Amino acid sequence: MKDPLVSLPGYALRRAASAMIAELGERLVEIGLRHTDVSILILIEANARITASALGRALDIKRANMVPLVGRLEAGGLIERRPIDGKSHSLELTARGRTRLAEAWAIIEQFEAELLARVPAAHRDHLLPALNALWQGPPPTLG
Amino acid sequence: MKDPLVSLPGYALRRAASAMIAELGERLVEIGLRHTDVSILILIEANARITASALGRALDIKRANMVPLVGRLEAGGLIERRPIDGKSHSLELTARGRTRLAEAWAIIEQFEAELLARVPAAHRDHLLPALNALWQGPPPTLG
DNA sequence: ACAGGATTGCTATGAAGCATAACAAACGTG
DNA sequence: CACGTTTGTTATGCTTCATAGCAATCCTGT
Repeated sequence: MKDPLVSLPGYALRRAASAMIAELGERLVEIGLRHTDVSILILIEANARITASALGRALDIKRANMVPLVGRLEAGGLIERRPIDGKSHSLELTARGRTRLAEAWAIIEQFEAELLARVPAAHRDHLLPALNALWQGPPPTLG
Repeated sequence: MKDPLVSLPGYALRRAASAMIAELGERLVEIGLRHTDVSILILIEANARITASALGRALDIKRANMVPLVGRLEAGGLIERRPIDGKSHSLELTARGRTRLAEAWAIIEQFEAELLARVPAAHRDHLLPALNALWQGPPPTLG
């Protein structure tokens, strides 16, 4: 079948991402987490006393949508919420959360290694900087 | 804020893809299409008399989910269904569909060019082959 | 020719991600 | 201390994607 789509970087980006997310999801389901959960746990570990709102900003997830995500992690005993002041809560990993995150890291590192291994060596080192330029780069109006 | 995520290719892939899809969506909404619609129209144009099931296989969209997609394109007068045999239908662009697709192509080409322009020149040519290797590459069990 | 398995198109349904609007409570600043 | 902002939250809807099941039709091997 003729497929003009494969020469479009945008289409390749979408297919690669959705295939990757699906496969990562399969692996993470074995420790009862979703990829979004893991990104939240990682950011909490790296930033003690962060709030849900700040997490949402970093992950590009709306405040409203953080509620069920944080709620589920708390219900699972992986994180804890402590009041910072009368309004905000700080999120911190519990001992259980730290253990679970270590398991997640093992899966993630294995997964990322396999991901890179699929890319021909000649292109491999260009992938991360190219991808980061796509979403972290200067706003389109500057170009 | 410390962000260990940005050094993970998988995370960068996800963020880049979702930012890209959102932006493309904004542009396509002006001609009343979604990115999935466009990919369907493109494949129909390139493959006369293709069926919805075959389209689904090419685009990695389940048969069941093709129904509303094809239905909406047909309702909008962009494609036509003709019975091939008692079971299958061939999809073809209408004149209106061809016109709309031409508009879509103009948007897509502009968009893809801007996408690539955001990637530093040193990495630019590596992006498409690297991405295609990620999802078209050999099955993981072979490695 | 025909039986069995595969394919097609479809309905129904649920999970997940993401968006908006609205709200009360609390914060921070001029 | 009043006003604009921020936080956490509820409610809601849309889109994407997955599964299960079904009837009709097809293709293939015998």
